[in-house]
Amino acid sequence: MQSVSFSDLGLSPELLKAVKEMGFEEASPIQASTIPALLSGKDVAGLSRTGSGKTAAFAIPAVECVDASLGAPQVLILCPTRELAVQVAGEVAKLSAFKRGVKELAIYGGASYGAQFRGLENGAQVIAGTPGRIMDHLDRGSLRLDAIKMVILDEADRMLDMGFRDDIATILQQAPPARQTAFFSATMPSAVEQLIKRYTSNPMWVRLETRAEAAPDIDQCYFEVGHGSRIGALCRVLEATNLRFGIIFCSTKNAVDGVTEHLVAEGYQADRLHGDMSQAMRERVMRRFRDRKLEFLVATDVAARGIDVDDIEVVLNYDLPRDPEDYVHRIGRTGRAGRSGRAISFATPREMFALERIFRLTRIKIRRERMPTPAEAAQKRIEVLVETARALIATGTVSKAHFGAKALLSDGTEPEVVIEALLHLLTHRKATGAKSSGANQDNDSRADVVPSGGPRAPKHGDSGEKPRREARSYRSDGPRPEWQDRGARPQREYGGNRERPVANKPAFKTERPTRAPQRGPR
DNA sequence: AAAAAAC
Repeated sequence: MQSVSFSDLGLSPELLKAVKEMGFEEASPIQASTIPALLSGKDVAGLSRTGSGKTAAFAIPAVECVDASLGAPQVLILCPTRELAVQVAGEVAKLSAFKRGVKELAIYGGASYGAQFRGLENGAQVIAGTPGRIMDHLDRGSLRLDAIKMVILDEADRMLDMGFRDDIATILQQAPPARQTAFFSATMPSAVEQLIKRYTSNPMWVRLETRAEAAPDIDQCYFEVGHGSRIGALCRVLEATNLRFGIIFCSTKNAVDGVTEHLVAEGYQADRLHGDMSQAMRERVMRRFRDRKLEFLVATDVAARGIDVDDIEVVLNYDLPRDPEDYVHRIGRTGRAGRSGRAISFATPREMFALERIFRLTRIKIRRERMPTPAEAAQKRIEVLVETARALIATGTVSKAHFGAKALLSDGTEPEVVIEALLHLLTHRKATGAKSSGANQDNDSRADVVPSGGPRAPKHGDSGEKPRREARSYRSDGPRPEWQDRGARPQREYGGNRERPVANKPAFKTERPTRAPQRGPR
């Protein structure tokens, strides 16, 4: 398809202005075909693997079709996760910035009813939400669908996976039959086809090439890891690659908690996202991630679909999803909007079958990479530090440290030795006594301390604590936290490199403290 | 198999 400008799509001046304001010039293929179809009143069935402008493809016609003089829900967008509903509502808000009187509202569980009641009473016309809470509002009578003109189901296959079939049916039955309906789905299992047959009439089919475009510009590789050495492998790769902004996917909530705590203890700005957290916390974390106050978001597959955060450098698969589709969704969080991205996976020998299935689905060879040795990782770290220091010097942002430099040099130590010592300190974060502060605290106060490159600032590193490194006691038989591979035994990691078993790292014990003799009264 | 989703 040749490039299509938004100005050729027949949009109103208000929408066109909003689109321009958002920085869009050319319509993506799915937008170029979906927008005119929806504007002309047709139903749409879209097969689209990942984001690639899909939200705008339905949100633009959604805003266009709203009668701003009528304060009743006119467009309903159903999403599989709460974060997605929030994100879609945000997109609608931007697109309707210049169309006066158009109000959007996100309706989803875990959030207070007050704002949702108010939004509905205020006459919001575009509703983005998750099925449960929408049903709830329908039951309460606070949401009525009789003025609905358009219903959009985003990630329809996922919604069926999650058992929303009956809810979808109930909701669609309450919307006027004359409405428009659009389905978007990453895959087209027969259940979704049935849904489309039943709830659309003569839809226009939009298919995005699933193979080639599955991963437009994502560099994909994997590391083979031994059972139980995932966390060590993850940390080493993070160290050796100088990645600054990414999502780390885990298949279980338990693993998400464990990985988050570990990374926080290592000094990373990391936080977690999964369904056992309060909705308020989920939203706070997402906001901090979007604002780049976090380096790494550790998440279950709740974040695998649709989440659109700008410029995510890397997606790390701490483990491989069992469903190869989920792999494609996960890595689709990076390399968005024409940018390049990276996907790094960790696979145990047992997971190689999953990798094979992913190969078959994507037809993309995922490169195998050798685990960097600790020495290589450390070397890389120093290189990054030196580069970062050069950048700091160039921008002249180091003045606050000046008195410290003077102090260190005042006793006549060679500058080189001083620098060496500082670099050593920085490459041994834990040596400065940084403690896990708990994965889930609100770390806003510290957020700006993170250097934009280089190592993480030790959290309590400036309080003159003495290095604790030598005092560490190593255990080889400690209990393994549940979030690591079950049944794993301490063993050499990474296919036989001579390295110390990661299981011996003391940080593991923060998960499940051993009952050591207590010092003093409790 | 796990995850997600109303109270």
